[in-house]
Amino acid sequence: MQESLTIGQLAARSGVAPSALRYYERLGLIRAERTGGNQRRYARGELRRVAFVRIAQQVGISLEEIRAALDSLPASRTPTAADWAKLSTAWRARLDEKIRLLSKLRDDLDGCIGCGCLSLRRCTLYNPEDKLSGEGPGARLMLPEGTPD
Amino acid sequence: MQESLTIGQLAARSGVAPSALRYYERLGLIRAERTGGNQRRYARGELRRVAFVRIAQQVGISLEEIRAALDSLPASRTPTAADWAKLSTAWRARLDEKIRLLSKLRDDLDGCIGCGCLSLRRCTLYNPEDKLSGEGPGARLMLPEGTPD
DNA sequence: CTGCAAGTTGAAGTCCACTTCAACTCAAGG
DNA sequence: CCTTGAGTTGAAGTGGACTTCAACTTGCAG
Repeated sequence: MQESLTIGQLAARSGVAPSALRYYERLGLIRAERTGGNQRRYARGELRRVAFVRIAQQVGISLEEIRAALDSLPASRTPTAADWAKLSTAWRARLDEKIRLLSKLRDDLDGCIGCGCLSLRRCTLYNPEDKLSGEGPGARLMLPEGTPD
Repeated sequence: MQESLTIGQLAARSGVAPSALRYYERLGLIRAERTGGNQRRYARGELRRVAFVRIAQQVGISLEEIRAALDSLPASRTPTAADWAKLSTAWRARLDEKIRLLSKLRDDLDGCIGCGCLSLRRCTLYNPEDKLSGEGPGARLMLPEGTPD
């Protein structure tokens, strides 16, 4: 069994184009050794990083944020369980928030709205306790206090 | 109480910049009446559409896909509960899939990986039953069958 | 040893989701 | 009326995430 992968192999296994992998490397998301002839060789652990990047990206997290998260992993050695756990703790809140938002969108669509409750004022989507604050520059309450619907 | 909103008012209430609202209109995501002097006036229902757009967008759904979904709502009348419910049904699967992906990312981070199980081969993230197929051009299994980790 | 698929680089191009700009008009209070 | 803040347009600019291209080099099967 090989212990390192060419860019083509990593691309095939991760489902990410070689050009994207080179781009990720420029951004510092993944790393590669070089052969004598200057070709990239990836340690098997990079597969895990690529998977992490793609999944995080698919749910709307920017590459810059992902990079910041991955930077918490040690560069000098293969990350241990404890390293990944630390990253996990840091991301727990934001993942929980995204999951909450998604579940709400889904449930409101076929629950609140689907059930005939058309006054969004009373729906969870607009409820003050569910403020969208924090995420992004434009995020604020959809309906200010005291606004009728 | 006013029954229509200016672009500035809709912007303030939705947390979306006026320039973005005009852009959304060009893409057919929202609609506006015009005053005699050619200014936009939004029906209150547009607030709901803007909220829908922003939430869907925040979880990684493109404006084009959102437009397609909103197109299933009637243009000629204010959408009823049944209209929104239909949209809901159409999106149920994709929302469920996103939620599953997110939950997995979170749980794997502080469960599987956090527990010391470093062989991702055995982790849900890489498990064949969880193929990433369908979503996007590059999506395929992270590790092909028979690949050791 | 050779042929050719696969790899390398930097620069330029593309698509999306907006924002900014310039030049102009509208709406409403004093 | 007149001023001023809010709104209008089309065109151009921005930033993120890549892809494509051209010109060149490597690595391995035959």
